[in-house]
Amino acid sequence: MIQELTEGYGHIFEKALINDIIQVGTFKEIPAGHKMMEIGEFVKSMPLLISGAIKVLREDQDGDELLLYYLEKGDTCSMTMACCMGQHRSQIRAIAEVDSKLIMVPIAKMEEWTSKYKSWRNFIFESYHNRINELLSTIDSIAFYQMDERLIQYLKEKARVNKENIIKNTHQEIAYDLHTSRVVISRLLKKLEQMGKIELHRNYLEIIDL
Amino acid sequence: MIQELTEGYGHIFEKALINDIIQVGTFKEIPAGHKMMEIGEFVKSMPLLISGAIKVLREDQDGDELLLYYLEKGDTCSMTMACCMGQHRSQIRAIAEVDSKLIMVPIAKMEEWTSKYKSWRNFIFESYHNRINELLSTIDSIAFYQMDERLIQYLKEKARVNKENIIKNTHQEIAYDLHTSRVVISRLLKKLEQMGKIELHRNYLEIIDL
DNA sequence: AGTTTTATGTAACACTTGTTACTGCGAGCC
DNA sequence: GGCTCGCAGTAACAAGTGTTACATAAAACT
Repeated sequence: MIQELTEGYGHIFEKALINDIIQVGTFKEIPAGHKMMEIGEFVKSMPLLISGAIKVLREDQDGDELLLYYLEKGDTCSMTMACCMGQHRSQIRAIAEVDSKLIMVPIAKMEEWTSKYKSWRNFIFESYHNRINELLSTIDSIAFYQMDERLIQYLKEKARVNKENIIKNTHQEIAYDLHTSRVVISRLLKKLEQMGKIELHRNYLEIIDL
Repeated sequence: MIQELTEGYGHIFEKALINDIIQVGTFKEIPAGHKMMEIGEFVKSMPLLISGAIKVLREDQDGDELLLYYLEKGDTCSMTMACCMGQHRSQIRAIAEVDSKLIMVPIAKMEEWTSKYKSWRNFIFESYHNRINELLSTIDSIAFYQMDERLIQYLKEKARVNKENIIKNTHQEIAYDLHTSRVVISRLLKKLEQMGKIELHRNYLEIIDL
């Protein structure tokens, strides 16, 4: 754990803080697809992401989903912080997008470190800031762009996060993330294929030049 | 200033912190319609809202707007914090919705108080939390609801913030906030009027029963 | 009062997206 | 092989929203 922690966070956290984290943190490996947090749950600990990616989703009353953003190496879940501090419930769902490694830190330490370590404070503030900016991007995407553009953005982002140009999802799964219907996605993907930007296959697609 | 500060924040801030704020803060009265922050600007101080309401907007490349949320009594601008700490530029525009009173605190103190006062830390975290939840509500609204529902939500929220059932805006202004066209708003408002939920007039409308 | 400006009402139409229905294809299973 | 099941392709249509155009009415101005 020491090595992974130092590698990912050594340049931003003070030595003493790193030691504290090692004392109380627990290392975890999460398989792709594993649900890490559900809407309405209370949270007891906070994740520091070492590698992999976590998909963060919002859901409406009917159970329809919408992808908000991905958490990656060096990120933490701001929702967790906000929830724990104020005894609120999670407003989001989190699912491992790929196999991921992370360190779980008990919430109790949060408050302590916030007063003790400047680097921790900065990390938390940066984290909030990043999450807010990602939510703003999500809003831009929904409010200002149409589905064809949103789909392209989605595929690019997904390829970036997964570090490969093959998107292993059915049209239905993509439709869930973008909160639209399978037919709409099939239609738009077909157009992209005809433009030579992607290649379609069963259960996956390949990005050629988006 | 002391009285206003104590009234609005006395129950959450420690005595010593209140005193610190009085030392370095400056009291300001902002007239309705005044632009308080522009996209791309750097920010030097942070507002503590005493009374009134601030409208927070997002803008796309074409200059099209979208209302994100309102800041009210007891709120602060999380963007400000995030921006100042990390030397980022504002991602949003802020305009006084009504005449408002606030205390401006120099950013330099932020960092200091965060380590010094637990109540300040909690305030900042609560503030981030609230803002994130408001962004999530905005996303819900855009992603999961159609324009007729969004319009109703908008009118209700506006009435609440303005503390009156008369909305003093043209259809065009409402259309800007919801990022749609004037014709669409006129159409939907007319329907609401026919349902007896509102009464339409030139330059304003009255909410009867939404 | 007459003119101009601005806000609103409304119709007609286009475009995007969502829905339904049906097709065929491919993979896995018996 | 024959069967089932899930995935993708496609057409036809419905609904919602955006656009253009024009008419009318209220307010503002001269």
